[in-house]
Amino acid sequence: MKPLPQAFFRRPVLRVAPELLGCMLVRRSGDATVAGRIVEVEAYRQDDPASHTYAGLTPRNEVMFGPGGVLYVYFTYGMHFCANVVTGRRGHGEALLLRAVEPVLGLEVMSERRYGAAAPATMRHLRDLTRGPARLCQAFQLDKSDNGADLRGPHVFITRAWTREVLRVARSPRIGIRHGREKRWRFYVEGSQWISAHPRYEDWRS
DNA sequence: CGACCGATTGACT
DNA sequence: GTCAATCGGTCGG
Repeated sequence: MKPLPQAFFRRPVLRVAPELLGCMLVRRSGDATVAGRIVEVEAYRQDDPASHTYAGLTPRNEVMFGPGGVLYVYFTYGMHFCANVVTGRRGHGEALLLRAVEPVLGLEVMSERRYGAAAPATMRHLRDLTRGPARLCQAFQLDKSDNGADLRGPHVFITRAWTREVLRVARSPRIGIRHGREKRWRFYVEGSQWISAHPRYEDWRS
């Protein structure tokens, strides 16, 4: 499968968001390859108080202000990484937070990274492999060294969906933010068992 | 420099 | 449901 072209990402973030759902995130690190189908993203934009780019350019958010088609990875809560797909044109400061994928390839590698080699493969562990932005980063071994990584590969890339299935895209408020709750900029695959949020958000249909 | 806090998670009542 | 862990980014003095 060919990686999505740069032009796909270099469009307004709210246009890219629903189209990214169903696409495959592929990660090669060491001699392992893992992959998952993207089922939940959140949009962040410079004119948006919830965005890291709201207050302008800083060393941390520099990658978000560059052109789309790269990864923006940041460190938070003293222990977690979160990964974003940068969108739009240079200077716009926007990105899509990868909140959940459906694990497709390399589930044993993901499990070892998340729980260790000795951990039992319970249903709970399976469900939590990639459910949430920091869990996803751990399973895909994404960290600060991947900040700015080119999404055409080879370390990480995104391909079009592997199925012709028609997805229903739902929207809701974003999770875990203080400001901007009125915006429905969380996009997810309706009915997916792999999304991160609580049931109370399920009613925000698009 | 010191202080505050976070696009989260896991453990626990 | 509640709450602590843990530390880099950011900003004010």
